[in-house]
Amino acid sequence: MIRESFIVLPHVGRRTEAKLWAQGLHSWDHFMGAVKVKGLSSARKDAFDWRLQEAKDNLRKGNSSFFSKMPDQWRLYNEFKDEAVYLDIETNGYYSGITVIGLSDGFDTKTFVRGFNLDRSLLIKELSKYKLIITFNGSSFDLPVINRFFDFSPNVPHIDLRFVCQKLGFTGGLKAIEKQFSIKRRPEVNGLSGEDAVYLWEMWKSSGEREYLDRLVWYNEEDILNLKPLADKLIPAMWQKVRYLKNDIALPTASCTAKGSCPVRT
DNA sequence: CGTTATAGCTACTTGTGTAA
DNA sequence: TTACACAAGTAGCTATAACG
Repeated sequence: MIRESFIVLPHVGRRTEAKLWAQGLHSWDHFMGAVKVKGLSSARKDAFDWRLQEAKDNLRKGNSSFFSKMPDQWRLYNEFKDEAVYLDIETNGYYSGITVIGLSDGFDTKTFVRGFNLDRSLLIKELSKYKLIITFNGSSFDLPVINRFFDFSPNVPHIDLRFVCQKLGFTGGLKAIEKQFSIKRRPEVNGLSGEDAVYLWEMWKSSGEREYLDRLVWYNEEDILNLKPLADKLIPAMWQKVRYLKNDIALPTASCTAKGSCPVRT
């Protein structure tokens, strides 16, 4: 996917990229193998060749940071998904303070709780193990909040699934989108919202009853664990859309026909 | 409630190709 | 080499959505 993307080049957007594809230049190697490219001066072609070689080298070395400024970061998913971390935080109120940070590699979760192990250096150390960050609305919320309270902002690429969803026509927040994909939550936390997470923390602090904290951590875990199956569906669909102009996504049909409330296919 | 990406809009700027 | 027109990227605006 990334090796077929020309938006890594300066002054190349979706439109120019589509023109290159239409010329039969399907990948970086095709481009570099071409002697002359229609619409590009030879000076610019040389500069682009050089830049693509640089991108190839960084990819081979597994240096994801090289790509952290490029648009459409979701195109890095296939390349780095095995070294990706799913992240979600809970706070006291909007900007009052972080209570819980959950990290997941897609299988296991690591949870940081205020008063136990929520520590700047521990967090940085754990995050540094990964080459890609995946969130839902993390660019507007989770990452700025982490930066504000820990003065730390990761320099690896970040895929915000909120905007991938939006481009494919899925809106209404993570919980609503999970339903459209028939992704289930465990019963203990089903129906809970971010607002409830604030309440759970307050109850834990005032009562000291472990039950409240447990439910908060479970709620946080559901958020991060559900992001992976979502990403696995969304990213291939997104590639189909930009590369082949198809705008369709295979959704589970069982619950769809049963309820008669099929998700919107745009 | 604050923060931020995105879309849609309007200039402004940059790169290309043609022709003198 | 320079002048010009056209296409496309960039910057600057506003409005909207999603997070706990």
